[in-house]
Amino acid sequence: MPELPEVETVRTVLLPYVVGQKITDTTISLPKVLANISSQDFITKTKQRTITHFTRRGKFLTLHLDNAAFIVIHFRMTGTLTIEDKGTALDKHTHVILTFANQQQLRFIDSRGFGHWWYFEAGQSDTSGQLLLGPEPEQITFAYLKEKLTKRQTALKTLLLDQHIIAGIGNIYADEICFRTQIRPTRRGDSLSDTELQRLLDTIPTVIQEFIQIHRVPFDVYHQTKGTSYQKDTHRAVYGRKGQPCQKCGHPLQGTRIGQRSSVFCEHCQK
DNA sequence: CCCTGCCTGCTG
DNA sequence: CAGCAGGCAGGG
Repeated sequence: MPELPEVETVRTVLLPYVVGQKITDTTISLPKVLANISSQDFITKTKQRTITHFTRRGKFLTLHLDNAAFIVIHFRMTGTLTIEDKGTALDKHTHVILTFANQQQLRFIDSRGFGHWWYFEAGQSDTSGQLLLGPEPEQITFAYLKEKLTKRQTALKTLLLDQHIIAGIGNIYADEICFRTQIRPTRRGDSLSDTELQRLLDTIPTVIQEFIQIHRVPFDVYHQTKGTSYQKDTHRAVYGRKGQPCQKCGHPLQGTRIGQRSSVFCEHCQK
């Protein structure tokens, strides 16, 4: 569910409440969330550790601890993080709780339970998958896009969703990027012209940065909506607007499926 | 490459 | 009530 802009929102909003906090107690109520460690080991190893940094790579978040161990978090479809005072009612599907010395808690809530947490000791190799990610959207170059996209017969949308090519793009922003560049999401990578590649190069970081700004909210708004204020996003041009008029030409937006994912585009504007 | 499974909750 | 959901790993 959350893509790069939403994950970045979680990070920036919660950063001041997380960095510098010492973990005094850890609770795990859904052990399968922990991908590479038992609940008991995780509880033991996190106790008395202080969080020194909170970083993002693609859709992954990392809590860095003061002994150089680190915790990697991925939200998948429905995961989110909240900060709550200890003792306040738990939301349904609260699976992990880190209690801090200041009596606040970092809580992981995930209704579908697809999200994962990994724990790695200092120097241990990170097997979460984030080492295999492609560059962040703002790091891509024309040469890189040409190399990665134009050798492939696969649909552009599927390539945009491939985290090994570019990190952080999901189903919404893949559609938004295709609309903004006026390219059909079904177009094969090897059919893309240099002009279209240049449009993708310009548009991909722009769209991602735009939505990071759009989703940035004060802590109290984030808190009230459990970190899901972005769900009522009215700034999207195509995603979730099947059948509605295209903002450019008024033609009803077309819905289809590409690589098992729902997709929306304008058959008039996108070539 | 395509397909399934993982889950719960919301919408039509 | 079926169908679908913003993600990804694993298997064929």
